[in-house]
Amino acid sequence: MSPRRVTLVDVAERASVSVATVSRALSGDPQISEATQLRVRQIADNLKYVPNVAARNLVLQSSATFGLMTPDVTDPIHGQVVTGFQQQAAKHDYSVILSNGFGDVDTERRALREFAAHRVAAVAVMGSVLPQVEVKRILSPSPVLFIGSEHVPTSGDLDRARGCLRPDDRDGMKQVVDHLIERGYRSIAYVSGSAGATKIIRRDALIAALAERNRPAPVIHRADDVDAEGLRVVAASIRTTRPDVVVCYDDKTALLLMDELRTVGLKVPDDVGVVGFDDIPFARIANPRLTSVSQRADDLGKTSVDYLLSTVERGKLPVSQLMPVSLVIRETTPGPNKQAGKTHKKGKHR
Amino acid sequence: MSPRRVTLVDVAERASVSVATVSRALSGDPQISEATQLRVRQIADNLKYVPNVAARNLVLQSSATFGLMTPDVTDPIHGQVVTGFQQQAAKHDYSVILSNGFGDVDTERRALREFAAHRVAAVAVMGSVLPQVEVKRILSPSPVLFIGSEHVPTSGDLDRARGCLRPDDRDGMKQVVDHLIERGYRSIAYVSGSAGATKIIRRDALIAALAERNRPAPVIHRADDVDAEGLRVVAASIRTTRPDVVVCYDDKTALLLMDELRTVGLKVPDDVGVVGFDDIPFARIANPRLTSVSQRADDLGKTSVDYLLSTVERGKLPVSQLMPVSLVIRETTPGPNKQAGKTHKKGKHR
DNA sequence: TGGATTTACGCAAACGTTTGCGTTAGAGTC
DNA sequence: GACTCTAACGCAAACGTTTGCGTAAATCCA
Repeated sequence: MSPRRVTLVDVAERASVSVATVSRALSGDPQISEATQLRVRQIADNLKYVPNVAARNLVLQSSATFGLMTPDVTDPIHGQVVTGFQQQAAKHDYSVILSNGFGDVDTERRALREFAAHRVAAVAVMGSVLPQVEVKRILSPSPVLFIGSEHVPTSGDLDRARGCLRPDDRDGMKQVVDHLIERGYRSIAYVSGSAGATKIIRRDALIAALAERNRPAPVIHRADDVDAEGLRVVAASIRTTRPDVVVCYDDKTALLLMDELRTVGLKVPDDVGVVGFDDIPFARIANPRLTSVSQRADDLGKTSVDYLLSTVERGKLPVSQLMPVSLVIRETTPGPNKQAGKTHKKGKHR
Repeated sequence: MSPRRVTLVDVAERASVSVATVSRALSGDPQISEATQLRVRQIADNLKYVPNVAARNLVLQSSATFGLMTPDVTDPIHGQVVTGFQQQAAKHDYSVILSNGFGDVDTERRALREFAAHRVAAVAVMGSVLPQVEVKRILSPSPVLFIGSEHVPTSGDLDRARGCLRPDDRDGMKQVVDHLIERGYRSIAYVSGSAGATKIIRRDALIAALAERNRPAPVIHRADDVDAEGLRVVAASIRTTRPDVVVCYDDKTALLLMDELRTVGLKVPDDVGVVGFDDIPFARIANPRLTSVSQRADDLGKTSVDYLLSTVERGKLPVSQLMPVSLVIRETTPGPNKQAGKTHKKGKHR
């Protein structure tokens, strides 16, 4: 099956030079004459020579590869981060090896150990359920960057210092409450998601933002298992408590919730407003279109690579960074009690 | 920064044995006594030894790694495939290195070359815009599996033989037309997507299925740039031609189209029915919920690695395989002319 | 007890690169 | 023409594993 791969010595023989010369020629070393460089390149191309990264990494003691661990690429927001990450990495001739943690401790540990075995230059982890210290210990001495703010912080301000890149959730929530207040919403509910620390961070951000504006605290709904029963009971609960608007910890939750609200007979936005977080692609084509805070996830991925790059070069981690977010207002938050005169085709009773 | 990683010789010294013994002990070689195995493992753990895959791959001449190239993980359907692929690979202690092609020829070539450089055991590519022969040439002698049927076939029945795994689009379309006929739909339109060969395959499948039932051919709409203008003009065109139902080459297109139909004032499903393809997660929570043919994308990913596994073991590629699909009927295809008495709350005029 | 067999381990080669240093040949200087 | 200098290239070590083969000690059988 395999006719043996062609190596440097094959090229060397064919070109009647040493392997050292071939290696240097292919890497554009100026101490090799232009003429031989061209000739060697020619022959290498003809022979379809492909360098063996294993051998290279072995001698170089490093691997021009980044590790990226996400909870689940199926989630569009993670997919976007991955995409941005890969594109930027490729631009700098880095490979990326991707792993999903699935919110499972053992799976994550395995993934991280694999990164270590691959001697990756650096790794970015988002939404880990492992303590930061353990992640760092497994990966040591490779530098780690925590992105997306979903990691569980071991000490309060560890993420404040270095090695963290996350959207400015606090500012996002401020924009949300300002918008809601402006539109006249009063009673506000919050529904959190299943895994990660984001739900905590964003919940606290919402509470803080409301307090700052002297508004009452939101009613907190927990949906531990987002996909199945969780949101159904949340929807039922909302039908009885009837808040003006419910803000969700992310778009996926918001969309799922809207579906459940629909089945329990609640109309969005007439009966209750909804706001999401992340602005995934489907948010803008949902029906009604979902207002959400946009975090440019692909930018997050791209910036992560820049961060890692400067880390492996300079040797020390840059300070942590907050990514700007912006609220995009759509159809799910027109203001409360807009039953009358909204849609022309609809003749409402009461 | 780096205190030198611990290697086999470190463990060997500490345990007062040879590196060979350590290597064998860690791999559970029975020719090493139980006692030493335990002792070596202990010491390796204490020293936090992590094997260097580069060195291992170099001597083993292979890499317990699969390559997986997708057009874009942002697309949920691809994300699912990736997820299934990774899970199954991990189950067999294989790593996977992932690359996005983005429908760009050069990007794809780069990605494939990288796979070759990594000496991956095998690779699965989905939705490539490169001819199959070129893909195989770049990757040779590593075996290649084309999945998802989106590759451009160079000769008609190349994919019929070996190295191809795809959903049974033809059967899916049959189920679609049977369902549409049963529900009384008559005039049928088809809107194709932007890249890949799927749009062709599925379009032909639809035409064939209709012909088989002695129905007139569908009106074909092309939407070359799905995200932007394309679907807007398709929607406009649909408003004038007024087909009973429009089947889309995938869910993303369908959802996007529904949004555009909404902006041009067409009601789904009252004015026009819609059916999608792939059954992505958002299909079932769209408003109205989208009927679609489900292809168990995660299964596709899982089956792919089974396929690759048997390939690297047996040495020869198994025959191509068609994945079963099934139509899931939701709210977008209740049948034509159902304006009256559909939703209880809606008092329609006319 | 002598020889054969087994058990448990060590030696060293090999995998394909990269790179510091040594070497050769030609050009330049006086 | 002897010298230095530089340009262009080759030698060989090193990276960390795996594994075929060799070997010593222990065990076995008669």
